[in-house]
Amino acid sequence: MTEKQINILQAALELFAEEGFKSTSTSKVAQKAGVSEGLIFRHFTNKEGLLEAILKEGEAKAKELFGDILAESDPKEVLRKTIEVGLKLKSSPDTYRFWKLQFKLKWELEYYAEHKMQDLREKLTDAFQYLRYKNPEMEANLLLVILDGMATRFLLQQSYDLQFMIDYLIQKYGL
Amino acid sequence: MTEKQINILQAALELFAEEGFKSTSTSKVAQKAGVSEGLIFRHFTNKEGLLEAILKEGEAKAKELFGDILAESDPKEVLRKTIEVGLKLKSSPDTYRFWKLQFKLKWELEYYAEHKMQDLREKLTDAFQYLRYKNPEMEANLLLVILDGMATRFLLQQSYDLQFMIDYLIQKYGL
DNA sequence: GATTTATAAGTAAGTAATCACTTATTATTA
DNA sequence: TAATAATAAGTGATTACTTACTTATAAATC
Repeated sequence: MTEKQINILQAALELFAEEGFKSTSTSKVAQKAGVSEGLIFRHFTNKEGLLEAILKEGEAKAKELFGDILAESDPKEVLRKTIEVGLKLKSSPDTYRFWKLQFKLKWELEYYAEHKMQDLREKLTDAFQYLRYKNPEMEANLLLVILDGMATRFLLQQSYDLQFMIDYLIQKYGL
Repeated sequence: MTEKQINILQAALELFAEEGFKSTSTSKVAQKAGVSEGLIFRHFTNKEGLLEAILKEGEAKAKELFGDILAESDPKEVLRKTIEVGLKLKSSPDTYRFWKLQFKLKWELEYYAEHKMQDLREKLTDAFQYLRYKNPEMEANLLLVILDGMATRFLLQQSYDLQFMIDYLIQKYGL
C-alpha cells in the first residue's frame, strides 16, 4: 500500500466517523488526504469500496477486542472481561473512531449484525450457566444489551464516566 | 394547518425515519407528499424547519410516553412502567417512526439530550431508594442504559422479541 | 548496463445528476 | 379583491464518478 493510499484511508476514517458516511463527500476526503479526488476511485473503485476497505482494516481491531474474551476459560473472567470491553474504546483514537463509525453505520445503513455477536453470546451463556444463573440465555442477552447501551452513551458523550458504571457492574455481578 | 401541510409532515416523517434526515432530499419529500417542492419552503422555511416541525409534533408523543411514569406514586409501578415503556413503540406506525427518527438523529447530528432524561432518572432514583437498593442513582442509570439498548435493538431489528426481554426484566426486578 | 516496454500511481478538468432553495406566476379562498 | 396557497421553472453549488493525460516504478530486452 502506498503512502497516499494510507492517507486516504485515514482521512476517510476520521471523516466518516465524525460526519457520517453519506454526508462525507469524496472531494472532502481527497482534500483532507492531500490527494486528487480521482485517486480515491483509482484505488477503491467507488465510495462504497473505500468504506469496505476501512471496515476490513478494522476487523482486526474487532477480533482483538473480543478474541481475548472467547479464549478465556474461567467463567467469572469471561463476564469481567466482557463488561470491561468498552474501556478498550479508549485505547487509541483510531480504535475509538472505528467503533464510532460502526455504531453510526448501524443506524445509517440500518443493519443489525446479529451473527457477529453470536460467538460472544454463546460464551456468555455458558459462563452464566456455569455460575448457576437460572436463565443463562436471557442473562447473556441482557448483558449484551447493557454493553450496547453503555457504548452508545460513551461514544455520543465522551464525558460519560464509563469506568464508574463498569465498576458498578463488576460489583453487581460479584466478579 | 392545510391538508397539504399535513401531507408534507407525514411524508417527511416516513422518509426521515427510513432514509435519514440528511439523506432525504426535499424533492423526494415533495414527491411523496404529492406537492410541489416550493411549498415545503413556503410553509417550513427550510429543510431544518421541516424537521423541527416534525419533532415539535412528536413531543406530545414523548410526553405521553413518559408522563404516565412520572405521575405514578407506587415505586414498583414506576419501575414496571419504565421497563414496559418500549412496548409503546408498537402502538402506532407513526410512533414507531418518530422514535426511529429520534434514535437516528442522535447519531446523525450527534447529540445526547441528557436533560430530557433527567426527570425520569430522578423518578427512578427515588423508586430504587424507596425499595432499599444500595445505590439508587447507579441503578437508575443502569436501567436507562438497558432501556436504550433494548430500544436500539428493537428499532433496528423489528423481529426482536421485546416482550420476552421485558417479561424477564420484570421478573428479575421482582415486580 | 543502458534502453525500451509495460504497468501502476497520480492529476486536472471535466461529466450529468442532484442538492437546498428562490422567483415569478397562477389558483384558491376569505 | 386582498391575502394566502400552490405550482413550474428556474438558481448556483455540490454530488459521485469519468476521461484524458502525465509521472514514477519496475520488467524485459538489447
